[in-house]
Amino acid sequence: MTRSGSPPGADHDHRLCVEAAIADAQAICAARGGRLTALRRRVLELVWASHRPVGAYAILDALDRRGGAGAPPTVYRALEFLLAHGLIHRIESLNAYVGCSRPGHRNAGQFLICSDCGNAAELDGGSVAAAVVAEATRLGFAVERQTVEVSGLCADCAVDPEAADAG
Amino acid sequence: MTRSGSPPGADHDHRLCVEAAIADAQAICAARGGRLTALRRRVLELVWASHRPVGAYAILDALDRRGGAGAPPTVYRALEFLLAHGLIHRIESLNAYVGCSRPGHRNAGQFLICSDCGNAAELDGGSVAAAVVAEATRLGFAVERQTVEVSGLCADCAVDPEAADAG
DNA sequence: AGCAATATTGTTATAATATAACATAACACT
DNA sequence: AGTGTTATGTTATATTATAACAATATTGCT
Repeated sequence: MTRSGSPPGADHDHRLCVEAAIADAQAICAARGGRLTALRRRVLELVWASHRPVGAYAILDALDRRGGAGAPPTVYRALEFLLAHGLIHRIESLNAYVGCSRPGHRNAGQFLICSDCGNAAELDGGSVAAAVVAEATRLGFAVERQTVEVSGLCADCAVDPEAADAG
Repeated sequence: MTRSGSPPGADHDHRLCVEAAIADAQAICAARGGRLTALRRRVLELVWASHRPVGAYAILDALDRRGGAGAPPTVYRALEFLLAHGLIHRIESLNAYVGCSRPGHRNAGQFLICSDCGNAAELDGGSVAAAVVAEATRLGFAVERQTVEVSGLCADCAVDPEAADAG
């Protein structure tokens, strides 16, 4: 299983997954002149700690435990930077944040969120985005941004409802 | 323009629109044994005061002005009831609530939200919902609930960016 | 290196959204 | 009228997010 598509199964090496995300982030920031500071990088790592969306205050707590930062703005500013550079997504329906599995790919931010294990899988989005644009255009609506968040049961949890903690 | 589809234009009689929504709500509650109390009805009217999503605290303020209610739980409980009976939708990306334009139609809650006038138009949703289910199924994901919120410029505002206050 | 300009982070306070927990009131059915 | 259920009132607090300003670090220039 790669970093995109359905949530990771047992064959998923999450350490590699995070390393790849950080490497991507460094490359993207370098290319765009953004500064992936130590703080921002730590926040990115914490967002990538799992494939489950994570709340800003959970990140704050984790930073604290690492002797990190002090107050909410610290985290929110880092999240703002990461969002602006397309390195993470905000899951509106959860008030939480998740790593972008294909940064730089101008994907629309479409997610399958498992109500059992909590993992959020990012869709590649072609057909859904096209359907949205088609409907909107029919009504004279010019699409700027799409938020597609689908909740349900992921393949792993449909098979084994106990396995609620993978990656 | 009817109650569904694109946001209302100049030919839109919003008083009729609200009356129809209330009538629908009464019928639905009667059919399902839900009690559309005075408070819930006032909250529903306030949500329907425009086609723009409205925040819980804005509703609370409006109730207060009418000599209405006291505290947040009053409003949140009414909203919870209205959501449960499919009479309103929650717009996740705005933390706000909007009237359901086709209650009882098991629509998926898909919205075109104008970033200029703020109106939210509910899509009928067939093709978008189908695309979502198709993508999800391909990945073994069983869809329970969809959240589709598209922001952009509605037809009215694309023509006349000044008309930011219709209905 | 020294300095100015800019960007980042720290800090304090507070806004905005939402819920828990328990008390009181209204309703519906016998 | 009595009783169980549902709805509302009330107080307190949790959760998520931002404003405003101070301090520090980084960059680019000379």
